[in-house]
This record gives sequence, C-alpha cells and structure tokens, in this order.
Amino acid sequence: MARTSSDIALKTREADETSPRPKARLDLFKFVPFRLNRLAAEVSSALAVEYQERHGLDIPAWRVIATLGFRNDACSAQYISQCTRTHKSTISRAVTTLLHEELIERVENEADRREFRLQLTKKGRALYEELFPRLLRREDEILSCLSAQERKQLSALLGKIEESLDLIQTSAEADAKQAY
Amino acid sequence: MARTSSDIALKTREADETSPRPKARLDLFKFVPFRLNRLAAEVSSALAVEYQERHGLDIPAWRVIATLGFRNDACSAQYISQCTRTHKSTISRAVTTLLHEELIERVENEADRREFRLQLTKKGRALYEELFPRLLRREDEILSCLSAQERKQLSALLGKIEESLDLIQTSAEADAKQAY
DNA sequence: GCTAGATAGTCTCACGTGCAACTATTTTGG
DNA sequence: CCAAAATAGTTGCACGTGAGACTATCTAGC
Repeated sequence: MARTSSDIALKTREADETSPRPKARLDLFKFVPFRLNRLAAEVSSALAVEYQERHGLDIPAWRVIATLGFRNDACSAQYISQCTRTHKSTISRAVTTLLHEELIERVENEADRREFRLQLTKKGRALYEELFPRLLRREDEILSCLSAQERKQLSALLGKIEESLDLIQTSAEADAKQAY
Repeated sequence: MARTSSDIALKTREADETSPRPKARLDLFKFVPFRLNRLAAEVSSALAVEYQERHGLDIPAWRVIATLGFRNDACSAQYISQCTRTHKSTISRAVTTLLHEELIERVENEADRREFRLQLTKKGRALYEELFPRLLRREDEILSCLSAQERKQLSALLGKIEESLDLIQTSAEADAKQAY
C-alpha cells in the first residue's frame, strides 16, 4: 500500500501491436503471472493492517483462525494446512503461537493420538467475529472499482483457473476426507 | 505445482446462501485476497521451472532480465525497481548476481554518477530470447482454460483493480520520468 | 557557492518460510 | 503379531527478502 517514491512504467505492448513488430518481446505489464504476483502482494499488504496492526496476527495465523472460525467443529492442523494450501510447518508455528495467546485450544484425539483437534477459544471466536467483517469490508473496498457483474465475472474466471490448476476440490472429495 | 499429499476442501458458502444464515461467516475459498495469493503462488511455481531449473534465475533476476530485454535502451536499477514494484535492495542483489554471471553490464552515467545504466550483454540477450517464448507458452497453458474473450475479460478486470490500487501509471507519467 | 535535503545504490539485520530430518503413533502386509 | 511403510506434528537449517541505515552524489534555496 505505502509506496513512497513516485512511479514509472514500461511502455506497454499496445503501441507495438498496430505496427509490424520486428521482434516479439515480453511486456511484464501484460504478463498475467507477474500481474497476479504484484496484485496479490498489494492486496495482501492492504489487508495486513487489519489483522497485523490491530491484532498482531500474520497471514498464517489468520488462515488458521479463518478456517476454524468458518467451521463449527474442531479440525486438525493437517486439515488446515491442506485446505489453505499452506505448508504444515508454517501452520504448526502459527498454531503454537495461537495456543500461547489462548486464541485457539486443542484436544487430544482419542482415536488417533498423533493428531490434535483444534478449535477457537471464546477469546478466539470473539476476535474472529470482530475481524472478519472488517476484512470483508476491505475486500469490498478493493473490488469497489468493479460492478456487481464484473465481480461475478472475476470470481468465475479465477474459479476456472483455480480448477484447471487443481486448486479446488469437489465437495464430494472434501466430504470423503472429512469423514474421519 | 507439485503437491504430494491429497487435498481436501472447506465447504463453500454456496450451500448457506439458499438457507437463512444464522451467522455470517467468511469462507476463505470465496475471499478474493486469499484466492489471489494462492493463485499467484501456484502460477509462480509453475513458471519457476523455466527460469529456475533451466537457467538458475530467481524471480527478481528474471524481472531485471525481462525489463532490460523489453527495452532497447539501458536503464537504471531504480527504474527497474519502480516499474516491477520490487524493493530496491532486492533488485540490487539480483543485479550483482547478474553482473557476476555476465548476463548484464553496467556503464557509468556521466551526467549522474550515483546511478548506473544497465543493459543486457550479448549472452543476456540470448538468454532472454530463448526464455521469454517459453514463459509466454506457460502463460498460455495456464490460461488455456479460458476462451479468448474470457482472457480479455480477465485482463480488463485485473487492469481495473490495478488501476484503482494505483499499480499502473499512464504512459505520460512514464515518459515524463523516462526523460532523464 | 555553501548548506540542507533528496536520490542512487549497497549493506546489515531480523524475520518468515520452505525443506527435510526427526519423534511418535497408526496402518498395512506378510 | 511383528516389521515396514505411512501419517501428524515439531524443529533445525538455510535462504530470500523487506526495512532501514549508510555512503556518495546531485539539487535547491538562501
């Protein structure tokens, strides 16, 4: 969000497209992977003020809270790791911190003593209830440049790419896995 | 790209939307900032094989190469830093590495001896010419799930968000800055 | 023309994170 | 049942990177 220095830009490929191009080139500004990276970084830092400055959470911690807050029942660290696509060691460290801050609690799983079931504490639930509307509002602000229809388009397009990259599972798969 | 373990998913908010929702919740899977983050990370790692495994470049180094390759004339590290939105220390380190590998070269700027003008060496140019078509092909693969029109839509939508986040400058601004 | 502030680039520091090894436990296959 | 493989979670290690201090140089204002 905070960019102190003034900004400059590459010339876009646009101008070249009308004229015969002597040699194909790659314009970073039109390169979708680059744009996604830049956009994601920018959006992340725009949201960070909410959970970082206000609550001292980082992204992994927020993902744990969000996953537990969205679900009613407790679930394992493994589950959080998989469905947020975050490395298990990263989740592990976030869980340790959150346990320390008493925002989440864990109970042993009698059936399988390797894993622990995690859930929000009352304090954690309160934080979640206060935080997530703010984040939704931020998201709304960021997307405020789009019409309702454009937002649907964006969501659909992202969905297609996610699906083709296998980032999304069907609810059947999820349920199958959830039946532990 | 490489995810070894099997995947599971959160239930989406979809199901709740028909029924009266007792309490609003936040579904990470529908949260655009999260989706952008995850998608960007996935796409990046899909491209990494091209410049990392084949050429030993990391993302910052690739951004330097790409910027210099796209332009005909030499430009400063500062310029690269600003137009790729990458921290100047990150660019500085990438430049040092690339100089060492003789992929780029720098000449003193007589007019301003604080800055150096950077440009691709013959070797660097060759690498660029070989690399960027591969990357464009990868991008194409990733977007192959979209029709031509959908790609335009995506590009336009990303453009709108970028613009509203002030990630894009007009070519006028760029030219003004470029006139050093 | 000298001083104060801006700017280009480098470097040190701290920190987050992916990888992989490790422990503990469970599952599978003979 | 026992050994081998799989799995949940933790931890040490290495590395990339952002923040910010620092040097050198340039620019602006008096």
